[in-house]
Amino acid sequence: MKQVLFNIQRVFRISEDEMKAIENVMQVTFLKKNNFFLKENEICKSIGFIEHGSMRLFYETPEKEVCNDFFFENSLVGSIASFITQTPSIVNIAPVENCELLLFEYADVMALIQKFPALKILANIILQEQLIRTEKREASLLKDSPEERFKHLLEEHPKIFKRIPLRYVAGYLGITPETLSRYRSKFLINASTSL
Amino acid sequence: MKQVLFNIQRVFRISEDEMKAIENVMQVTFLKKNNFFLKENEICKSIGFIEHGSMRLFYETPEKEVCNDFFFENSLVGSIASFITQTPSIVNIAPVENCELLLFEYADVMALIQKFPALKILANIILQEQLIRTEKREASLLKDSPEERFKHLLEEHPKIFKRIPLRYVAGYLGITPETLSRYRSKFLINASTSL
DNA sequence: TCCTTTTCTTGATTTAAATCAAGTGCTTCC
DNA sequence: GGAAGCACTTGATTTAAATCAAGAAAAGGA
Repeated sequence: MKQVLFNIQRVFRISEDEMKAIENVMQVTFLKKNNFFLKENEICKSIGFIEHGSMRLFYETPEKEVCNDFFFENSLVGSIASFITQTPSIVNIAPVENCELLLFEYADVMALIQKFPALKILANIILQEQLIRTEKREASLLKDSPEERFKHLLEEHPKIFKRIPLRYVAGYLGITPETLSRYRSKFLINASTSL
Repeated sequence: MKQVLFNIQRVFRISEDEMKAIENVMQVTFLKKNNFFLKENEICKSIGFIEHGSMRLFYETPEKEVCNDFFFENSLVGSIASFITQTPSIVNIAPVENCELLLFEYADVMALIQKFPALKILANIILQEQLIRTEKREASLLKDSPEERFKHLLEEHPKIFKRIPLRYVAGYLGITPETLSRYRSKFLINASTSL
């Protein structure tokens, strides 16, 4: 059984019927590094569930890329804004590691939500978490110093440092790779420690 | 006729019935400075439409307040995250100027959306704009320097500088009031110019 | 109205991060 | 296996913003 179904069942105790309905519409895909899951100006037609691998969400600017978010196995990937509204995305999403994905198309998701109240609740929870997460992130960017953001990230998501190239992490923190490198040595981060 | 109805009609050409339905559920309120529209940990039970006045959305931290957003007449005010999910808010919202508000309670909004497809579309557009706005804001905080953010704000929302105390604007930009003051003089902002 | 409080401005100094620059170590792919 | 390119580190310098501090202006209250 795919991870996504296992997780949904564990939390929501969904019925056989609901499981089948989900299984019927999901598409298993593999996405390699150097490809895109979603490009700016494209509509996010499918939301993905990552079985294995990782992705990053980023913005392109004339001078640089700004990495804004990371996605790992066992979580959803996509631009919620573009997916919900089916309008062009302002963000790019691409794999950092090779990914195994389960794709759910917009129309299928809407149909599932219509049909199964439990999945409607699930969708609402996902939306809620997304909204609250972005609220918190915005607050952190405003009230925490770069060094504090680094420390929080290290506490809360140490795996990011293990699996994501530093330049992306630096972009996520809003600092240069050099500064991130210095934080790492300052806080004794190296291969022999917990990382 | 209240501004909110005028605006909805102008854009959506809604019917008499729809207008009446909206009018029936809305509550006119006045909110003065030093009160709260929404406090942290409270559920955002009503969404407001500002007829006159302005508000700010902010976070409390042990050391300081971080102002995150502003709302002016002719726009909706509230924590979309808390309202949609009816869960406790992580933000505070309070008037900056005395406000005249039209309040719409959660259950009423849901009923209107159920009943009138045009209002369902309107609600989706509001959600979309909110999601995209926060995406853009997040990107701006990461990729633009404080000075660039100041210049963008000045171009796009000059009224903020006319009506909002600088310390709140400074918080919104992620800088100290002193630095904002210096930007203002640097860019020749004073009472005799367009401000 | 005047007095108090708050808000804003301006200057001097400090500080944190960016930038510039060089070098090291890893991949990867001919 | 060796060359080439990429990712990361480290150091020196510059730069932008914070902080500290004092004073001016504006707002609010008695």
